[in-house]
Amino acid sequence: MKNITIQDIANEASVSKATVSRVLNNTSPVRPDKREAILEAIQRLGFKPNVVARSLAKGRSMTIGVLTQNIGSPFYDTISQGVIAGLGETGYSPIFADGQWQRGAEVEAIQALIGRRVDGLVLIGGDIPAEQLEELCRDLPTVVVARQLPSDHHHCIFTNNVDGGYCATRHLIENGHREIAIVRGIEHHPDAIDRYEGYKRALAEAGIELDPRLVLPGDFSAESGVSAIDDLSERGRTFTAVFAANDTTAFGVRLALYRRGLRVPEDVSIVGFDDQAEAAFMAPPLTTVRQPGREMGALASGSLLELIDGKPFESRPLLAELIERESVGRGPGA
Amino acid sequence: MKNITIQDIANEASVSKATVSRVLNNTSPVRPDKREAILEAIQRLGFKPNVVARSLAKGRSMTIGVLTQNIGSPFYDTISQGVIAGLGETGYSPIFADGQWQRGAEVEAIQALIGRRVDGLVLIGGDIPAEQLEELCRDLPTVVVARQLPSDHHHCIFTNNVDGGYCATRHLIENGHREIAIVRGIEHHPDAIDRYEGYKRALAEAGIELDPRLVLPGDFSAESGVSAIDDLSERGRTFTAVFAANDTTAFGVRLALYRRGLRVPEDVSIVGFDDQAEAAFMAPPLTTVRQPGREMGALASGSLLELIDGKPFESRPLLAELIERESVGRGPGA
DNA sequence: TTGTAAGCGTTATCAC
DNA sequence: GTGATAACGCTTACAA
Repeated sequence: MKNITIQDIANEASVSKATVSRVLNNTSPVRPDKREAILEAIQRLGFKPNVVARSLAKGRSMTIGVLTQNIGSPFYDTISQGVIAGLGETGYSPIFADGQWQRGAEVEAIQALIGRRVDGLVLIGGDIPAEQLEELCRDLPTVVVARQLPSDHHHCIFTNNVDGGYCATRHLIENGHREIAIVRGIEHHPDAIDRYEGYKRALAEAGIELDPRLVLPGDFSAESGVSAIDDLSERGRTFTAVFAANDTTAFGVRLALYRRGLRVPEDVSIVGFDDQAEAAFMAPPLTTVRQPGREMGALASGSLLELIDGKPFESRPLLAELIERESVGRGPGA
Repeated sequence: MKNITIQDIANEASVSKATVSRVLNNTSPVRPDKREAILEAIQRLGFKPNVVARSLAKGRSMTIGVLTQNIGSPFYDTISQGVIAGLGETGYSPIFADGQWQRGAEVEAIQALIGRRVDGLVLIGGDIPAEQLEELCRDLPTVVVARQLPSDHHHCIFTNNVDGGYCATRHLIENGHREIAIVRGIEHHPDAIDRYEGYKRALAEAGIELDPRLVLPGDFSAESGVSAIDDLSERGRTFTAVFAANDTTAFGVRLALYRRGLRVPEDVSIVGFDDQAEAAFMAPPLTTVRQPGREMGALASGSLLELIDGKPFESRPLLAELIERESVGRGPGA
């Protein structure tokens, strides 16, 4: 059973290919009876236009390239979902390529996407320098999510991480905590750097001196949350609160505390970052800084389509907002 | 800057398009000096073959359609990741469409994928009846993941859920529990049905009578885990263990228990299903039945490529194995 | 309103 | 070995 083409329909309805194409795209009026005949033939033969051929002819593939960092981070997964959802019924389909948080792979992934003649690009996170990106994606509509690029010639959708880190830390301070540990994210990761910056800022503002013993390295994993608490405890540095680089790390922190018989929030308070789905069901529910991943993804694909249509990119800043739940209690200074 | 084509290269190297195509696909020998000239021109002009045109000409799009159920389930996300990873450097790219666990949307999604002339289909979960699937995907290589279809004409990759449910429950029984509650998944969902089946089987085998008051409805959400425990407690039915439909539900169960001051595992034991990333960091770490989502996804895309190459589908059954952690303790009968 | 025919960028089939 | 040239399935001037 070979695929039926526009020609078959044309034959069946005794018209030309061109006319069939016209009703398919209603690009110009067609006499009602012919239109009927064509529609009927399409129905009867179950004709589906070949998107590939159409792409070639129009020079638009109706396809969006999505660069992911395929590492099983719930936050990035949520963004991907938002991107897919945002494309919804638009006729565009997302095609994925994985950057694996490695520059080489990332460049290859982007090139593969471009080779497929995608009409636009959504870059989720990523690591390659702005100039290289610039060159790679020249004159291809591109939106970057969860990453802030210096030049505002790029179209970025992100939340303010320093602000988020600041809010998280200030919340702890306002609750009477002064010995606040932080478990950082991957050292060179911009988000990690920004959240740390916010932490320092809140501390400074409150006149609390930064104690290097309270800043622990991490990598956004739960394991790093565990190690951080273990290190802290073994070194005997006291602390009454922990700001974790993200929720995943917070879970690790919570587990380590549990292991040591420390109660949350009576003995130690925790605040996380992201508000991933599981955060609300930690025991106790995790107070965290919410990043609206799904919205970010949907906004990215939506903006991209507008960009493709020649509309300007509207940069609507997204809020990283503190969600107060139950993992923060009153500290000694309260 | 218009895209450069194979014709430009041909001109540049003073050969015909055909010859350029030959070196591109090394489909037949080409005189070394010409080959050099062509390669050089490609390099110099930065030529990238147009995948769309190639697809049209060859009748293969080098594209795999992936049907997802875009609902933010960590398990399904993991499968998607596995699919992407499994495609890796094969030259195939995955293109996604969302079924939203709704038949209508699912059919449309599959049709959209087919319209794009994908070379094969990976269906993650899904709800439409086998016969309809049959008809929809006729003579298009298809692999179904995380779903077991009756006809073995379909190629399915799944774990044995009744077995998993059985192991989970038996583990609880072996630890001396007899009052074992179950929080079920979505009522008509095959996985939910199977896990429940396993539960009943283990109970029967141990000569424990099924108490309807201990089987609670659920929908795979954490909320349903909370409600289940709340219901159970309010109705005053005693229980010493809970088998949750999946880990997400288990988290809800754990939270509800925490709220009521019940300790895990001293007062109540829990076992989940899936082994999603967060399970190992619940406090205490969750004993659960592991489904290897990433492997399943990778296996799916791998098998699909073999199918496309005309090789037969090898059905390797995947194990749902019990991962013992710390959420199960000795029950009264131990 | 409709048909003819020329692309779109490759691959594939022929001859030479 | 290599170059014309006809597909591939559709869109889109350009005529009619």
